[in-house]
Amino acid sequence: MRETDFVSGFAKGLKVIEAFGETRQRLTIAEASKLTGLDRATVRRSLLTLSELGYAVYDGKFFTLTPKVLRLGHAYLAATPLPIIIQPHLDLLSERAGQNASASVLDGTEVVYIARASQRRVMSINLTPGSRLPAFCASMGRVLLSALPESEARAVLERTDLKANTPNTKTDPEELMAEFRRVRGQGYAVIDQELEIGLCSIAVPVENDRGQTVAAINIGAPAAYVAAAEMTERFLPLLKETQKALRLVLP
Amino acid sequence: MRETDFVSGFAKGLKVIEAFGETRQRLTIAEASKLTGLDRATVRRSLLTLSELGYAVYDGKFFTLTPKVLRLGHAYLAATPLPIIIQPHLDLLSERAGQNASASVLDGTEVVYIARASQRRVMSINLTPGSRLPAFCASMGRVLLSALPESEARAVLERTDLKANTPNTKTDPEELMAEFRRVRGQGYAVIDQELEIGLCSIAVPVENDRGQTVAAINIGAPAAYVAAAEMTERFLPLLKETQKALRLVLP
DNA sequence: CTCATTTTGTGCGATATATGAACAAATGTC
DNA sequence: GACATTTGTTCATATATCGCACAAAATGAG
Repeated sequence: MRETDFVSGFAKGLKVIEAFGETRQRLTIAEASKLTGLDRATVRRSLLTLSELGYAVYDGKFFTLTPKVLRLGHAYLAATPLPIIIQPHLDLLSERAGQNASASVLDGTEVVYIARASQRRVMSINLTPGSRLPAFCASMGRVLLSALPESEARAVLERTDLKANTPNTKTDPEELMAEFRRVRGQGYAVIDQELEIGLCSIAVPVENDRGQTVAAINIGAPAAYVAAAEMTERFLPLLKETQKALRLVLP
Repeated sequence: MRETDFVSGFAKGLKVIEAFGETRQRLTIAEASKLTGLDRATVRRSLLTLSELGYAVYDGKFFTLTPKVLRLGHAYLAATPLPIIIQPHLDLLSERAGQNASASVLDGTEVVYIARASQRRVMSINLTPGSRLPAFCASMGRVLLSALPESEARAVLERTDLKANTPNTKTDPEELMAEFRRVRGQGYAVIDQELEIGLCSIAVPVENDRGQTVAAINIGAPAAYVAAAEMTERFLPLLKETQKALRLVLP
């Protein structure tokens, strides 16, 4: 791509929008400038543009994003059939399991939730479409990484900050690679409180009719309610059934 | 605002992102150009910028958004405490009602879903955070419009395309204004298949401790399962309870 | 209240972008 | 397979943006 095929004003504006997610809902020009590393004058123009378009409001001191920015993310959810096709299956799965069910795809080193059906409140984590978790220690992340060629999975791990969220978190790259091979072989991944103490989950890949993994679905349950060892017998059949139904309807 | 305080390259890029939501997941440069009304060369530069930043991928023919664009919408969801505070209450409400519960805010003439808890699949509508419905014929929309000064509510109606979704849809502005007054008086809104045949819903405002309406929550149920007349006695107490709990925790 | 510090707003030259036409490549039609 | 159409890309140049430096305003400490 040539230098002149890049619209830096657009790129800078997107960076400004993302600056809001990292901290508070209200940002001053100077704060946004610090967060993005962009010049104050540039940030100011971007924020005024957002206000002019209705994506933000300005009270003379603070800028605040409006719900209109959801249109941007929703452009993906609405344009991609995946979340829309998966949602009803997820609702049914969640109802039958009596636990929360979610679907996600891989974006770099993270899993991104694209749909969720809730039965009971999750632990401390609040997950909505668009939420992100590190892939290496999430059940759906394990499944999605297992679907990659080994070299790519290893490359993702190398780019990941492998910090332990709980004493259970596996952080050794070789141990994780071995885990990916096991997951690939058995067709599912179980996480026993590696992300958060008290939370277990089990995930399977969602494949299209050509056998390509396009997403992952999971069921999460409190460890106090379902021990990790029971996850497989209680939920794997339900997950497999959903997986099978999806294989027939996905393009 | 001065002319030079507007970054048109940024505004055009945002328009390009939104073009995806309206149609398909894959757009060619020419298609995006038609949808946005922007010059092909300009659209191409925006799309190449998106690809360079990882918000889109280009296969030489089609551009496709990646899950990374969810970060943009998520900047709002993550930065705004509202969805995060409401979600657990919604989960509980949905579980106790045995029906779907949702929360939304007003954006112009539309309600935007900011959270949802599902128990059973909805009718034909698939709603996720970021989904939009016309405010005038949705229960949460009625509640949110009722909270506005009459002149503003009327102004919104004037800007709205008041088309009937079903034979039940109220489309007369005066009838709607009268309905808003009734809703304001009784503190809740009931919709009987005005949005979709077979779907009833009831909504109440979510107020902060200063009495300002900051969102609305609702319960939707199939008309075959719960007649409109029963909605109030079955679900209003649960909604009121959630409303009361939220009033204490909202800033 | 005053001074120091921080934050916001503005003018300007250097630099980057948008535009529309022209061309090349691909696609569709008969 | 030849023609007509659509699409993608490039280019020159008029125009708009960027980031700096400075001015103005707000904030805060003493």
